[in-house]
Amino acid sequence: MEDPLINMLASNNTFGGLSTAELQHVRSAGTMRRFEPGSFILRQGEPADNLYLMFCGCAKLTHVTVEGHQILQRFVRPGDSYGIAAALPGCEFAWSLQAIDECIMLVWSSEVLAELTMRYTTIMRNMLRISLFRRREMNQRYLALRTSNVEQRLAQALLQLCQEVGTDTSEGCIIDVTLSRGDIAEYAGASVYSVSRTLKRWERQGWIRAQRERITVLRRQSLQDLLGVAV
Amino acid sequence: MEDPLINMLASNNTFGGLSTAELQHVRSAGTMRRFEPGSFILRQGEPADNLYLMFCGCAKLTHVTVEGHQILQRFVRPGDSYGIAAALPGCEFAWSLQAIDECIMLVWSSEVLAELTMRYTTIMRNMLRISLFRRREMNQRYLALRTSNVEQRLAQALLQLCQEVGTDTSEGCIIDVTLSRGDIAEYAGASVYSVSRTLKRWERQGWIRAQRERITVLRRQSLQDLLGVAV
DNA sequence: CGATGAATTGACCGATGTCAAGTGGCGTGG
DNA sequence: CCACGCCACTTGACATCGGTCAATTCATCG
Repeated sequence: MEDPLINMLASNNTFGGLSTAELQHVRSAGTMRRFEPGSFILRQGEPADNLYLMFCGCAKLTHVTVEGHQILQRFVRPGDSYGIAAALPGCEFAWSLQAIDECIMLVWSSEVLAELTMRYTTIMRNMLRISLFRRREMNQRYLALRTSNVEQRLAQALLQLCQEVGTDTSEGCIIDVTLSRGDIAEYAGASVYSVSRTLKRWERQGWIRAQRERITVLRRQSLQDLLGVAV
Repeated sequence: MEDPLINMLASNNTFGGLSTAELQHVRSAGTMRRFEPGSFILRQGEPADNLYLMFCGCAKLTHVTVEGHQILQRFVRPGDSYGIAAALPGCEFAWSLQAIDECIMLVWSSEVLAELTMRYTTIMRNMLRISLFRRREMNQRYLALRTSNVEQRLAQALLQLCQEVGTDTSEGCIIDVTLSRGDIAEYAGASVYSVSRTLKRWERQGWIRAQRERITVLRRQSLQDLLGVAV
């Protein structure tokens, strides 16, 4: 099985569990689309009419509140999908997806998706699993906001970023995405100023290197320790 | 169609959309169970091996964090169901469900549920819808914690409680469940003391009546106004 | 080399949690 | 039936985290 897309679908959490023949059908039912860096692939509030699978590139999933707060939810990277809501009629996207670099995505319209889910019930099951997982993730974030302080939330945020978009080197883990302090603040649930102060302190301790819009985590363990034994 | 259970299933968000014959099958596949007031119907961390539908009674859905914080998520009342995770193998319950009064519930084991979802794909679709809805709800709570103050969150909490478990009278809306200040605090994301102070202030203003473990909202509109125009 | 926007830093303050000391209502047992 | 004690609740004093504002420094790009 040489086709990288089929491989990707096979290991994708939405389409995992289907046979190769079925995956080929799924693949042919979707269309490839390309998005410019910085462009919005989809915006919150729009009707959820497509399911998207990232083939290559990286995008960020954000939400803007009525007060103007921007919340960075997570990154969508090769193999990740977004748009489960498209499987249900009448849904809207709750988040916006913005391309960071150039993105190539495989896209299924909700009509096509309806056929696919009808034919392959595994897809529906997978989607339910994903949704439950995300709910717990969201719940974790809520709890973190209630029970942890800024320092802990920031440590957790950096560790998550390492996992999601990090590149390990001999020195440490480079968070390989341009992220302003403001972005990080939104991600961790804090103000720019608190983030700046905390990062600076960690840098003085040699735990991280903090550059302009780029961070390298040198000592993951030290950050891990901040979270407390129970996490 | 006189059977109250079938009626309940028909309007339930998990089984809605099935034909009467199908509902009868669904119903006969489940078993009725009774739970004592105060007893735990299920506990967080247990394998999710059952789906529960409340027939009569009321239960509360809570989560205890590693730090010992208790989070009140919501109430489960007649017609509500809990345990979507039982439709997927290997899941655990993330919340505990505790009976407030005596509860009569219709219960389906995960094996039976697997058959039902296989046969009636609508159920799977419904579950996905529910899960997405809950996710957004969770997201709303997260945002409230980040952008609103204690007073606003408390107002929102009371209004939600009115909707969920309130009984309207000529005076106002009685929140018809014994809820300590501590419970309310956990629900709104605040300390007991802040809750006590705020409630007392509202009582002096004549917006509510605050008794021991019982609250009556006299002026919903005043609370509503606190939330700001944008909500 | 200047302009621009990111990042830092210090001073300040306010919302809210914590602690400690009451107060009051309700149930129980003598 | 009364008194005691328990527990929910209240209230005041206080501490503090972390947000806001303002001023400054720094890096990057044209």
